[in-house]
Parts: sequence; structure tokens; C-alpha cells
Amino acid sequence: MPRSKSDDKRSAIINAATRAIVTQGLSAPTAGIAKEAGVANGSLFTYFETKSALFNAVYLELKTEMATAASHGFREGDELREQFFRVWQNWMNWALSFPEKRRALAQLDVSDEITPATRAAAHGAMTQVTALLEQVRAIGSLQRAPMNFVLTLMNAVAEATMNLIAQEPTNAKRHSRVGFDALWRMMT
Amino acid sequence: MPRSKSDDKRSAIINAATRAIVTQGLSAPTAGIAKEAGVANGSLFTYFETKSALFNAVYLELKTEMATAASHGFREGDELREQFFRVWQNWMNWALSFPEKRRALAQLDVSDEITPATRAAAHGAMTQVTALLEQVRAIGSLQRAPMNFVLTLMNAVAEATMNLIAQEPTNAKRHSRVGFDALWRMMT
Amino acid sequence: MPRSKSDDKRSAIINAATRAIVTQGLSAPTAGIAKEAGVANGSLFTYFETKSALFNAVYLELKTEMATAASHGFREGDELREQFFRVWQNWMNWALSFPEKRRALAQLDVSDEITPATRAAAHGAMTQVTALLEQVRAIGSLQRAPMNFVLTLMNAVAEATMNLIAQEPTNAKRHSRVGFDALWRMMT
Amino acid sequence: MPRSKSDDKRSAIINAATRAIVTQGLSAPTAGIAKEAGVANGSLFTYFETKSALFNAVYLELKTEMATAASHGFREGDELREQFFRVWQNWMNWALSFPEKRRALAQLDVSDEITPATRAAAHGAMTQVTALLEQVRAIGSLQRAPMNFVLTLMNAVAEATMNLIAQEPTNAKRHSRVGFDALWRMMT
DNA sequence: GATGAATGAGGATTCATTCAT
DNA sequence: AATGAATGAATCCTCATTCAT
Repeated sequence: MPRSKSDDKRSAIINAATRAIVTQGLSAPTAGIAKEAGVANGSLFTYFETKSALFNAVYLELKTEMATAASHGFREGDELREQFFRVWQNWMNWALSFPEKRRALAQLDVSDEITPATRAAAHGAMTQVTALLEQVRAIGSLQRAPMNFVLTLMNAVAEATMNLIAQEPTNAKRHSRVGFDALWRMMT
Repeated sequence: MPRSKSDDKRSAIINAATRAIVTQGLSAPTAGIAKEAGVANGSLFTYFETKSALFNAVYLELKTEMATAASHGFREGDELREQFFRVWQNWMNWALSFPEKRRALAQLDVSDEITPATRAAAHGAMTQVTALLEQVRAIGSLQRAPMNFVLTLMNAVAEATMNLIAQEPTNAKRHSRVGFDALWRMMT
Repeated sequence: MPRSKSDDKRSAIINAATRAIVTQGLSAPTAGIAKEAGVANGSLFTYFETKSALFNAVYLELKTEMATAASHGFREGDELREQFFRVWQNWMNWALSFPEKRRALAQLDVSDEITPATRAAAHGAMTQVTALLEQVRAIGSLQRAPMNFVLTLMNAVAEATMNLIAQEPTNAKRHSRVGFDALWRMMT
Repeated sequence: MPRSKSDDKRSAIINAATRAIVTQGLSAPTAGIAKEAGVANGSLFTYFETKSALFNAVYLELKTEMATAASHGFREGDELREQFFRVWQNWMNWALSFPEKRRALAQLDVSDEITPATRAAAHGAMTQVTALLEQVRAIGSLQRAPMNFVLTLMNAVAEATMNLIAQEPTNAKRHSRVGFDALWRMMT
């Protein structure tokens, strides 16, 4: 699936948009994003039809990256809690390593800019994580709660934990643990 | 003695803004809000210096109203879980009764339009709730976690639960219970 | 000729307008002028039909005051140059004593806010000065130049001299003399 | 290689602004200026950052043009009065040929829209004229007066003369002479 | 008459998007 | 494809003036 145009430029624009979202919010002018990406403002629109399309692409990109990071080092055989914790740790690590990406993602998530289609696609990238979560749910107290609800809770606890870590990176490990334990308690 | 600034008009503007935020987001034009409120667009600015000031006022108003609703029927003597659950139920009821207010509040909460001062003031209105949460925390597993973190978690679970309820109001009661139990498990 | 309403308020508004013009130019909001004058913004319009009317009134008032000041101590018998110089000195003194009034007057003079009628009325207040100027002109090199032209020149030299004095009040007397001599040379 | 900013458009805007200033004053809407110039209202701002910047550019342009016109046909060897008179005539001619430019310039000059920097730059364009004036001053009665004062006087006499000419263009030549003689008398 | 809230037209500027080069 | 000028709708806010009290 060769993508015409330049992948580099596409990436540059997405990265610039990520930074812009963090510093200026979703109202960041496309002109600024283009400049930051080192391309002409008009060029931005050869890569993304509209500003909204760009933001959806950013969302998908970041979410996918995050999911990939989270699934890293996944081992089939391990015990469920073990596996889940590993995912959790990967997740927190990613958030710690790329604070801007995380914040941009959070902003996009609550915006109404992201279409259902994009959300679905992003959900697809999370399969691995979702599957795991599904297993956890199946054995715990939230068996009868809708998966969506559980997913939201997990996201919320993760988000809160990330904030904690971002505020006090020194105790990243401990905070991560606290968040995980809370989540686990809630689910089991 | 001229017309004095009318509370009715102020309220009308705040209500109109609330609705506008829900349907159009924070970029809703002030002109539309004014029209919806039945006042001239210029009048909006005699009640609120800027659009931002209006949004802060909306936030404060809604948060205060929510907190008041949550604290309703508070009884000193009751057992902690009982008290906390009552607050929770009040909260969920309010969200069910005023879905628009709830959604507007959520949108404002994640926006960067709300100043720290406003957030502080809003926090002040939540004293009753916060105090209760503090007691719960003190006896549970999150004793050593920062209050802010716990507060965020509570908000998140509440928010998720409200969404669930909003989607399926028929089972409001059950959903409310599920959410509360999850929260309680997490905290204790 | 009893003027109804309060003369005090009228004066207060005119004074406030004078100050406002100096600090903010002719675009100074009427609301600010009213506040500065200690009256309600609506009241301004019971004293002056429109903002433009107010400015015309200010102009007339200031010009009249200036003319009165200039004519002070006029003595019929004196030699022409003597008389003219006395007027000139009075004029410069007034400018030195009321720098704000002078500057407001200058601003109004070049604006197109002042109607011909007002200018005519103001001209009327200058009779004494004009008459004197007329005599000077009659005997000098500008005999055949239109009176209006001569009047403009006199104003211009006066204005320039006032600026000089305003910049360096210490040498007010000398500057005044320099200006007068230049004017006299030009006219004779 | 996209369209590059066109000098024509820039000029068109400046010309339109010049006309607008004459007919409507400095409060002339930018939209009108743009339309008159045959560009979209937004385009005005790709050529000039702000309305104020536009006015400063107009001022600089007109003043420079005027200075250039005045210096035309300058001959080193001629007698001082001769040289000065030639400049004066050029100046009056320019004013007669471009009455709108002259009036716009006069309006801008008295406004507080023009920054000191712009005034300095404009002054730079007048070097030739200023130098001549300096020489005249050096030999006359205003030797000890500050150059600025003398410059103001010259401008004032010129302005008054231009008005006279504008009112009665038939006698342009005679009026020009009258004005010059008056100025010369004042300075020598 | 006095007050100050109410009005709504007006205006500078921004910005997503298009298009000539 | 790349560029950046061109476009013009959209928007917040101001302010002279009116009017209910």
C-alpha cells in the first residue's frame, strides 16, 4: 500500500499538530501547524482534506502508537493479573516518555472532532488490550456491566494515574502501582 | 432609578449558554446565545465581560448546583457508606434530571477556558462532598494517595456512570448502584 | 437667559471631554467622559444631543475662553504693535496655564467634527483679536492676501510657539517673543 | 512558486486608503478600502498587518513622494533663495496636482496613528529639503530657534498656502508666491 | 431630570480553504 | 506535488444612543 506524497511530510504535520494541540488547544490555526511542520500552509491540505481530518489522523496515530506500546512484550502463558499489569506498565511508560502525545490524545478524546469511524478504527488498534480487559472483566465484579463502561473506567483510572505521574515523575513506579491496584480492586 | 440588572436575564443567558455548549460546543457564537436568551447580543456583555467570563460563570453555577443537589438530605449520624451512597444517588439523580447541564459541565471541565480561580471557587462549593470523600479515603486503600487523585477517580467513575445512565435511563437505579459499588471497591 | 438643567453638570462634562480628548483622542467613548464627569452616561445626552454636539460645544467653549483671555487688558490708545503683542502674550499665557485645553482645542480644530456654524460662532468670539489682526494686515505686506489666510498663518505660528513653550516652559518668555517677532516679520 | 505579493495590489490598497481618508477620515472601514482597491477584505491584511500599519505606510509613501517631488530639478550652484523657491514651487505644484494626497497627508500628520518611527523615516526622506531649510535658517533671524520649530513653521505656511491654492487654483502662481514671500520674510 | 441597563449596527481581524503559479 | 497569496465568511466586542424606571 504505497502512499504517494511524502510520508515524512505527513508525519511532520502530525507531529506539529500534536504539539500545537498541547500548547494551543484544538483551535490552533492550521497555518501555524504547517509552519511548525516546515511545509507551506496550502500543503497541509494536500495531506489532509480538512483540519478535522488531520485531527482524526492524529488521534488514530497516537492511539495506535499507544496501543502498540502497551502490547509490547506480551506473553500468552502468563497469569492474567501479570499480563494485565505488564500492559498497564507499558502504558504508563509510554505516557511518561511522550507526555505531549498523551496530552494531545486526551484533548482529542473529549472533543467532538473525532468521528465515530475514527473511534472505531482506534478501538481496533486496541484489540490486544481490549481482549485482556475482557478476560479480567469476565472473572470479576463487573461481569454484568457493559464492556464500554469498563473500558471507560479503565481509561479514566489510567488517565488519572498518568496525571499523577506527570506531576511527580520521581515516584512514577509507585504511582503506577497505586493506580493499577485501584483499578484491579474495582474490577475484581 | 433605571432598570437594574435583572437576575432573570442573567439566568436566561447562563441557561442559553448551557444549551449552546451542549449542541455546538464552546465555539458557540455569543450572538446565538444572546438570541436564545432573548436579549440583544450587546446585552450579553453587560452581564459578562467576555465570553470567557460567561463560561466561567456557567461552570461555577452548574458545579454549585450539582454540589447542592448532591448534599441534599445529608444526615450526620448515618453510617459512612450510607451517607456516601446518598450523596452518590443525589448526584446521579441530578445528572439524570438535567442531562444538558451535566454535559455542559463536563465539556467545560476539560476545556482550558476555566480559570484556576473559578475551579477553586467551584471546589469550595463541593466542601460537603469533599469532606465525605476524605473520610472514606482515610479508612481505605487509598489512604496514601493524594486527595486530588482520589477526587479525580471519583469524578471519573461518576462521569462514566452518568453516561451509562444517560444511555439507558430505564436502568438508572441499577447502573447507579454498579457505579457506586465499583467506586467503593476501589476506595476501600 | 436662564439655562435649565444644571450648569455645573454641563461644565463638568465639557471639562471631562476636554481631558478625554487629550488623552484618548476624539474616539474617546462618551461613557468614559460621563463617568469622568461624575454623571450617568445617559445624562450626557440630556445636555448634548450627540457626541458631535458635545465636541462642538467644547470647541466653542475653549475657543471663547481663549479669545477672552487673549483680549484681557486691552487698551485702545496703545500703539498697534504694543496692542498686538499684549494679545499675543495673553494668548501664550493661557496656553501655558491650560495645556490640556490648548491641546484639545488643537485636536478639535483639525477634525471634521466641528461644523462651519460652530467655527463661525467661534470666530465671532475672536472679534477683538481679529479686528486687531485686520489692522496689522492692513499696513503690512499681506494687505492683499485674504484675511482667512492671514488668520491661518497667525494660528499656525501661535500653535508652533505654544508647542515650543510646552516643551521648554522655563524659557516661555523668550520663546513667546521669538514667535511673535517671526509673526510680525511675516506680516509687516 | 505561487503568486507572489503584488506591488500593484499594495499600491491599489494605499491609493484606496488615501481616497478613503479624504472622504471619510481615519475611521474609514478597512472593508471599504479593500473593496475600493479591488481586493478581498482579508487580503488587505496580508499586505498590512493592521489598519494602523496601513496608515503608517500611506503616510510614509505620501511624504516620500512629496519630498521627492519637492526636490526635483535641484541645482547645487544656484543662489539659496532661488533653490529654496524652486523647492517651494515644486511642493505647491505637487499639492495642486494631487489634492487628495495632500489632504490625506495632512490628516495623518495630525493624527496620533503615526508612530515616531514612521515620522523619523519620513523625516529621512525629506533630507534634501531639510538641508536647504537649515541653510536658510542659519543666515536669518531664526538662527537661534530650534530646527524643529522652524520646520513646523515652514510646514504651517506651506499648508496654509496649499489651502489657498486649493480654494482658488486659478491664482495658484500668485498665491504660491505670496506664501513663499511670507515665509522668507519670517525667516530672514 | 437622572440613571444606567438595553439595544444592535458596525468593524477589525482571523482562519480554513482554494487556486494561480 | 508544492507554494503561499487570495478569499470572504465568521466572530467577539464596542459604543452612541434610547428608554424604562
